[in-house]
Amino acid sequence: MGTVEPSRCAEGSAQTLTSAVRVVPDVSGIDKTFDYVVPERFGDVAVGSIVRVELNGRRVDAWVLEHVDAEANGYDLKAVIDLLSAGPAPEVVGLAQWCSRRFAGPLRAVLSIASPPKRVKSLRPTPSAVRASARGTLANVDELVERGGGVVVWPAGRAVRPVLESALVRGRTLVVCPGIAQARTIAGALRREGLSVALMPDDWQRAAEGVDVVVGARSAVWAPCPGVAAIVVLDEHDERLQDERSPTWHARDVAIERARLGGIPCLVVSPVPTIAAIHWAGESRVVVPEPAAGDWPRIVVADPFTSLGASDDDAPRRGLVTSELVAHLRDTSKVVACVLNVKGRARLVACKSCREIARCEKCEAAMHLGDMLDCPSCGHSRPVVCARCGAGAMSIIRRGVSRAREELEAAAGRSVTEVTAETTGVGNTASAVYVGTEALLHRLDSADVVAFLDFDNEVFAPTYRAGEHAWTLLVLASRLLRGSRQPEIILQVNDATDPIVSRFASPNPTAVVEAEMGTRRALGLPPFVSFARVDGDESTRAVFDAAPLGIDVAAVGQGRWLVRGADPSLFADFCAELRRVQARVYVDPHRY
DNA sequence: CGGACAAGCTGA
DNA sequence: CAGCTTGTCCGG
Repeated sequence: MGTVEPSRCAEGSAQTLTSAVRVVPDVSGIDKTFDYVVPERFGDVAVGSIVRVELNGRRVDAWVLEHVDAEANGYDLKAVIDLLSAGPAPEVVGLAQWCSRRFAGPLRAVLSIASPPKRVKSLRPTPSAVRASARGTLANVDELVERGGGVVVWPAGRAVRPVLESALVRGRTLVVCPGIAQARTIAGALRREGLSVALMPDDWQRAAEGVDVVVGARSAVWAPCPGVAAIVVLDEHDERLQDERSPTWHARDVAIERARLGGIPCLVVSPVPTIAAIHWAGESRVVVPEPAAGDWPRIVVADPFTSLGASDDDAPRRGLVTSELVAHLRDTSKVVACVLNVKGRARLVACKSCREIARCEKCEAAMHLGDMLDCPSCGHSRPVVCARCGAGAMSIIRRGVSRAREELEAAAGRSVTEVTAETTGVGNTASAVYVGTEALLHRLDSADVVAFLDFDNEVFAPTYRAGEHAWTLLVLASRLLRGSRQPEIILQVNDATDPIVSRFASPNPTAVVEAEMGTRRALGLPPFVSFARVDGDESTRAVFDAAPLGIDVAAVGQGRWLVRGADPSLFADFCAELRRVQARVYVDPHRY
């Protein structure tokens, strides 16, 4: 036998003598861990707890990541000053570490989202109530849950409650919604059924102590939920499930990973699931219910070459108001919502006589037309005069919402209200005509007709998720139309016979997915490769110059790059390297 | 992040 | 060479 080391001979005393923790400070800019000894008076400090420590002469909050052996690492450690609050459970801390790597952002930011909004001194665990029924009302969704979860293609017009039931019968359920309003509605409904519900983020402590259902917007995916038995993500197509700041985590991906780590089922629900979700689930784990009347409103694809649109110049071009739309505009009993994703009045104008595009003489950007010609990028303005021939008349090549309002008013013979993201207080009481950007779909309470004035612009927008986004607009529109007796969606397009566009006329998400999957695979786009936008400087450029094989880089403008990689692990390592030189990394960004 | 400290620039 | 700015490093 060798010599017995004194510090390790008795388990109990060894622990009390050397108790230390590794923490990550709540200080932006520091993405490192530090070790501190834990004074005996604090007892066992749980992983995830929030403590007070001294760092470089400052007192800062920090999260406990793990317990370490203070003597083994030979440092002269400072002591933890105070134990402030309970924090994310150990498994959520692990999930946060996964997220920080997967989405290439600071761990601190993720732990902050996963922490209680107010300090929580102590927790009184509540046992989970056993529910009598072991089955939900939907056999195929029950079966999906049995197999670890998957995607439920649930029509926009149907109540989602029966889908939730298949998760609820399992036990404690975590429900993630895109918006807090939706979460509040679900929380209220479930409470009326007698279930105990924690609405995040306010009910953090109740969630940690144990309730039947924890529900909230995207950050709820980080909620405490001891013994969680199932996770449900609702309206998975909605972009609000993703954080725009780094790390650009997506609640669907975090939910899937949390369920995987916990060995529990995850249900991803949407009328129009994303390619990413279906790719995760695989063909065999996608449930599509029998179609029923009322799942979708009537959808009409209208071709503006047959339009009655009034044109104020002699150049042949597409009208803005199709005959299909004009009939509704003139029917004063109807609320008509017109969507055009271009703000301002005229976003692209050309000289009427020489056809020269109006550009800023300082920065070359295409100018907008108002009372003057205004440059959107440098703010320069000049009178409405062609820089080449001096003519004073411009024709509008791309109309914005303000211009559309004028044309719609002329066609409708009644007043048209303009709504943008900045507009406040939309009444929506009387029958009326509205025009606005996508924000209009969020502002109005109800409508009889939703018309997309330039649907091509949505479908063929230059981002790889444009197709998916167009589907989400249809979902928003159909929910706006729910109260109408004759709901109708009009899609104004350049070419109604285009097969890509005509798919939108009869929503069948799985058919669309097949085509889109093929495209993404062929072009090397997510989810088949990892993808990120990177903002950085010269030192970032140096990292790119030394990029390993399997990492594909494209420079897009000053200090901005796009990076792709087929191997997720290699990709994550490379992103971590970029972050070491202060680059901002946006993984799977919604916009880029 | 924010403090410490080193290296560069300026003015008499 | 004091007095100031700018940059880089580091924290347990």
